[in-house]
Amino acid sequence: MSQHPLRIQIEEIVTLSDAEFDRVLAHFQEKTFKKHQIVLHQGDYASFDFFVVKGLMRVSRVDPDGKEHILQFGMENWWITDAEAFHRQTKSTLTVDCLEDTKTLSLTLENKEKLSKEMPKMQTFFLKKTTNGYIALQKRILCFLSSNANDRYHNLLSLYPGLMQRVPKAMIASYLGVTRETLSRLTKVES
Amino acid sequence: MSQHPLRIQIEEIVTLSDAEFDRVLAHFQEKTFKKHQIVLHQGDYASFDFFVVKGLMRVSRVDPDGKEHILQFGMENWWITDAEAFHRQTKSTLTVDCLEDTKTLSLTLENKEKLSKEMPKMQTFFLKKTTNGYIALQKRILCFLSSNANDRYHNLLSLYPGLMQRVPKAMIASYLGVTRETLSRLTKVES
DNA sequence: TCAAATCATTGACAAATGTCCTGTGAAGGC
DNA sequence: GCCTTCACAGGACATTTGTCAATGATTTGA
Repeated sequence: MSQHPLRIQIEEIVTLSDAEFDRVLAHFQEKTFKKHQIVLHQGDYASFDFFVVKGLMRVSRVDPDGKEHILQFGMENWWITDAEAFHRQTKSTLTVDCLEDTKTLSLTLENKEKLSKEMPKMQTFFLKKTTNGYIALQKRILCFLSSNANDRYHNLLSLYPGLMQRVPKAMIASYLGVTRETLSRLTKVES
Repeated sequence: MSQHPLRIQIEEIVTLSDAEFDRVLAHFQEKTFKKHQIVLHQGDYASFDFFVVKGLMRVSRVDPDGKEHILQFGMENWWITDAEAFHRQTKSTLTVDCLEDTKTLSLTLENKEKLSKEMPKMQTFFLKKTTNGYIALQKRILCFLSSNANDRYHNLLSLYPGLMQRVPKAMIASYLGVTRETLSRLTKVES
């Protein structure tokens, strides 16, 4: 009997009874999106934090020169949104869209805070997840500080081996902060 | 009548009675350090998260080539530690040291969790602070993705105007991920 | 006070990366 | 099935950044 992926993730941090998990789940809305569908437009309010049940999303920004920068990918069991716009209820400076058909559980800020308040366990869960996210971002920054593009690429490879099969190399390059030409040269030298 | 800086910071997020704040404060230890003193050595366990009352600290790593990379500065009212080592109770991969004589309030992980558990307000505070930190790191990453060294420098200038007067330019360069020579050339073109 | 260490700047050159371009398959829409 | 787009590799050249070395100014400490 397989458990719900969200429950599995929560129970890595705190334990829940069946009734408690049902109560948690009631705060989410299921939303599905098509490949290429834009889920959050730059300039709109970020109404939801998305837990990816199935599929692949990304958060990106196009700068004034028209260049696209990918801040984050979100595969199964990842949380994804414009964190600033969501938590501060301001207009988004980022775009969230789908690289594959995607099924999500969506949480409003209101429901997140309600959950946190009514179930301290859930606040503990959110705190732990956010702390882990913070640590991951620190590592990515250290990678920018101390590694060249080649090392960053191999670091990404080992961190998310499945990603390469699911997204074009140009997007990997964008995530790494280099042009696709540069990435192409790096992967060439390998052989 | 001036309030305690920690209380001011907490009360930006949740309100506390005098008794509650006293109870919070009892979980901290006051620690002072001399300029150049190393507070956390690479390889040691990160016993504390430091709230900087007065002074200036930094978190850095020296890579295998001997190059030093600065992950974070910590001025007054900042929290600073090796987040991963602290929260996972593992050996630190980073160094924390003081750029000035520094007075801190130090919190162990045990006390942090105790506070979070016994005072839900404090967990709310920690969650909000961590979320804000997460957002700040995302912005720094976007800066690496979309800005050249010059723009990153000016972004840092506007973000922390006081920092330039307190730390040598070589450290600013290290924080920005460029060599001091490069930074020197960038600031030269200004005039 | 003087010597040593630190800090910033600059030049010459090398290496890494960006930009612009072409060509070639493969994948997707009608 | 055909046509358009997309994905990727690669070349030629420009720009940015790193590396190494030298210099002078400032600060630090005995």
